[in-house]
Amino acid sequence: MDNLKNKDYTIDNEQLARFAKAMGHPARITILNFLASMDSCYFGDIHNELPIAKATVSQHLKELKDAGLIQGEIETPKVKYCINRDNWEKAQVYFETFFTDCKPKTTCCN
Amino acid sequence: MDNLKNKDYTIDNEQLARFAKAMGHPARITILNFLASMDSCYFGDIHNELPIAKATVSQHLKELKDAGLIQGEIETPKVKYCINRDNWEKAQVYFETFFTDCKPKTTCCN
DNA sequence: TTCGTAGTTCGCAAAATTACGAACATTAAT
DNA sequence: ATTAATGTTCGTAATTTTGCGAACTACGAA
Repeated sequence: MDNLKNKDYTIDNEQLARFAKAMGHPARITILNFLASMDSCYFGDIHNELPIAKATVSQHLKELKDAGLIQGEIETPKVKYCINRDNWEKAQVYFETFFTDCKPKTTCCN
Repeated sequence: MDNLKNKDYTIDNEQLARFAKAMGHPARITILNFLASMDSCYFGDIHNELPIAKATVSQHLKELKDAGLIQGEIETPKVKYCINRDNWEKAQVYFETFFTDCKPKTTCCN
C-alpha cells in the first residue's frame, strides 16, 4: 500500500548539490582559490587571507573537507591543507555535465 | 586611521558563491535540470517532479529567481518558469573559469 | 455570484549556518 | 616545568534555511 509517489532526488543531483553547497560561501570560494594556487597551504596562511576569526576558518575548512573538496594533514606544528584532486575533478565533471546537458531549449521563453 | 586590513571578498567570489549557493539543494538542482529539459515549464509540472509541498516549491523557485538563474512569467492562470539564459551562461563561465584556473599545483600534497 | 484552478504569501517551527571568544590539545623550545 | 605557537573544539548567539498547512489573490467558467 505504498501510496507515496517515489519522488526522492537522484544520487547525482544530491552529489552535485552537496558540492555546490560547499562552494556556496565566499569564504570557501576564497579558500579553494587560494589552496589551488599555492604550494604550501597552512591553516595560518589561509586564515590570513580571510576577514574572519580562526574558529570560523576552521569550521569552513571542515565543511570543505566533509564535502570532499579538500584534505588536511598534520605537519607539526602546523596543519597543511590541500585540494583533494580526485574529488575536485569529480566536481568539475559534475558541473560541466550539468551545464552542458542542461542547455535551455530554443523553444523556451527566452 | 583605518586599522582594519581590507579583507573583503572579491565581487567574483561573491557572485560565484551566490550561484553555487542557489544550486546547493537537490530540489533546486532538480528544478534546473527539469526546466532546462522542458519546453513548457509551469509551476504545476515542476511541483509534480518534487517530493515537497507547493509552498516549498514556490520558495525554491524564488531563490533561483533571486540568484538570477531562472525567470517566471504569468500565463494566466498558470505561471511559466524558464531558465534565464544570460545568467545561465554567466554561471557556466564562472564555474568553468573556477575549475580551470584553479588547477591544484603538482607540488601540492596529493 | 459562486465555484474551481493555479500559485503566492503568511505564520510558524525545527534545523542548519555563520560567527565569535574562550578554553583546550599538541608539540617544540627555553 | 614553563612558555609559546598552531589549530581545533566548545558554548553560545544571531540569522538563515527548509518545510508545512492555511489563508489569500487572481482569473475564468458555470
